[in-house]
Amino acid sequence: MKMPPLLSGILIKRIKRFLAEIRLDDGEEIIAHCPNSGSMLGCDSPGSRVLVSVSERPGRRYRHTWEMVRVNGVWVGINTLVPNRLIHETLLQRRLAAFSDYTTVRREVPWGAHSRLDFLLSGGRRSCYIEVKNVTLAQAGVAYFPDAVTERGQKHLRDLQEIVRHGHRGVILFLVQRMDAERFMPARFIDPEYARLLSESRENGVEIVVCQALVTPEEITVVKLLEPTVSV
DNA sequence: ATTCCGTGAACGCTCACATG
DNA sequence: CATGTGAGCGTTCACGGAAT
Repeated sequence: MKMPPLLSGILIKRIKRFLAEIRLDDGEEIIAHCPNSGSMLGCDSPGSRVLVSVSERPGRRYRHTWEMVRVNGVWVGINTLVPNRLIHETLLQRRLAAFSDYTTVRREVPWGAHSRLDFLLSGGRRSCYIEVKNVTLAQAGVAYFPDAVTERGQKHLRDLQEIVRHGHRGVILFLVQRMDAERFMPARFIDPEYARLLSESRENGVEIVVCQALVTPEEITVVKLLEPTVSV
């Protein structure tokens, strides 16, 4: 996935959930939209080098969007809209072997009365529902999800188990937007219930796929799969 | 049949306020 | 005083109805 030209700056402070104060390299201080609703644990330290994109869309309150942060010698993609776009692109390119025999990809597909999953693949042997999660947290070579207790994420795992019970494929796909990790685990120290649900889900047939993306100022690309460690 | 536009849901944290 | 509930934060995207 190609990135638009990005501006470099230093993070002054994440002001609140959707906003960050940044000093661009030309000295201008801006407020940028922060397209990440998570806690961004380890990715929002004041003083970090960051990259922002610039939007010309009329009516937009803040022109700049925070896209990446430099952490531990690598770029980390923090825009939570990226995983959906990137995985969509990767699915269409048939670059993920587990999903290469489907003919149709639909996005934002309703499930039940109150849920929506990111992708539904059809045209293969079994319909396949995929829920994508963005992973920005990593410590000592291990990527972790979630970075905050997530009620909604827990619901998605229950939905996926139900989907499998109905005879479909149910997939939770974690996109790790940083290259300084070799493994993936649920963040039991943050959300033990999520960790429990993830291993229960796998026992009940939900597939866990972990993609790792090379994040550079020019592009974000899925480069490999990581082996998840789900059990205790 | 196609494009345009308004509406609403989603994201998850934080803070104000209400309830016990 | 402790705990719980709800609104609000900015943007994108899908959707449905209206206009072309």
